[in-house]
Amino acid sequence: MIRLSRMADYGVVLMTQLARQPRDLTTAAELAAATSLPTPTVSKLLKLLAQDGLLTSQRGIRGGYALARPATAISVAEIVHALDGPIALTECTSEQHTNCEIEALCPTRTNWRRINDAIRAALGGVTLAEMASPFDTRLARPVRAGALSPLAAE
Amino acid sequence: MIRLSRMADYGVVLMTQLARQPRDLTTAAELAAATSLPTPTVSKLLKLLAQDGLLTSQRGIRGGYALARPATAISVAEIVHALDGPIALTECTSEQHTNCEIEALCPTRTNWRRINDAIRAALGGVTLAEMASPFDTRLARPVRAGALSPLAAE
DNA sequence: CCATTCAGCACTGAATTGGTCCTCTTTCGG
DNA sequence: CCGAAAGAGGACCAATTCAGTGCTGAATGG
Repeated sequence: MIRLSRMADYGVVLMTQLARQPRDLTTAAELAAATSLPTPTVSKLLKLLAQDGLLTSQRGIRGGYALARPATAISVAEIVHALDGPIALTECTSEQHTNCEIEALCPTRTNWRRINDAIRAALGGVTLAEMASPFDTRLARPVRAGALSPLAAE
Repeated sequence: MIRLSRMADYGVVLMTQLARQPRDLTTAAELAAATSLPTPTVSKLLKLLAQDGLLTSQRGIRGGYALARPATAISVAEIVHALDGPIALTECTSEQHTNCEIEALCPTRTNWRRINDAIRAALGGVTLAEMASPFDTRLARPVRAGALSPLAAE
């Protein structure tokens, strides 16, 4: 189903929560409570997000997490990337493996790359601020995929 | 990594192969040989694709599979849909479950839907014929995601 | 100096997925 | 009319991956 991993999904929820209540610092426990997500998992996710520079962390008794940048400057793609690694639909699209066994019959790669890029663009074009807004503030700027035929992709 | 399931990947490879050598009928065994994919798996995939109306099948001693439609009239989205089910990035986006526990804090849904649609469009806009062409025939009509900011989505 | 909170592991349990196998039905050729 | 070749449709097994948990250690502030 082209599913996003649950981790990435949770990550967006957590980030969204932080964007909506921009206190100085929020602890992992508070976020877990606010989102009804298990605390250890939340902790793990926040750590990863902090490692990737999307959050800043403060240790110690008055510690917690905060967005490293304004919500308008963080894209959904970055969150997904931090938690799920590079966005690559197929093996082929992730660089470095040129050793695709059936590469000979796979001139398809170029085309996969293009699809891949479209998806990256779709994810990269949505900011955290937009995700956090109660209802979409972007009616005037819909996310669509260029001049593509509107094929039924249900 | 937002991975496509391997099944869907294989499916595109198989369909591409069929599109490239449009004989009347090709057996599962022949396709398996041509793609270096395990025969039982190929068989299974072809069955699924046939069920979804993307392939026609002919039983019996002179049987085999063939594209149900011209390659220009089959989109990658359809292949993915046949093998992986509906394209839905998150639980929320797949219709029917309105019972998302944390729905209250999830006005995010509208935005997910939009991202989702962009991805569907990206997949729906590429035809099998285009995937099968040795090198891309569509330089003049690149698949891009609208006027989105070209955020680094590596 | 102690409580709190993040950092960084390693580990485990389980769900999904990928893959195989077996049996039945259809079709054609001898 | 019979047998071989193909697909149809299951059931089933194996294994990778993923989600989740639990330690221990380090920082911070009162």
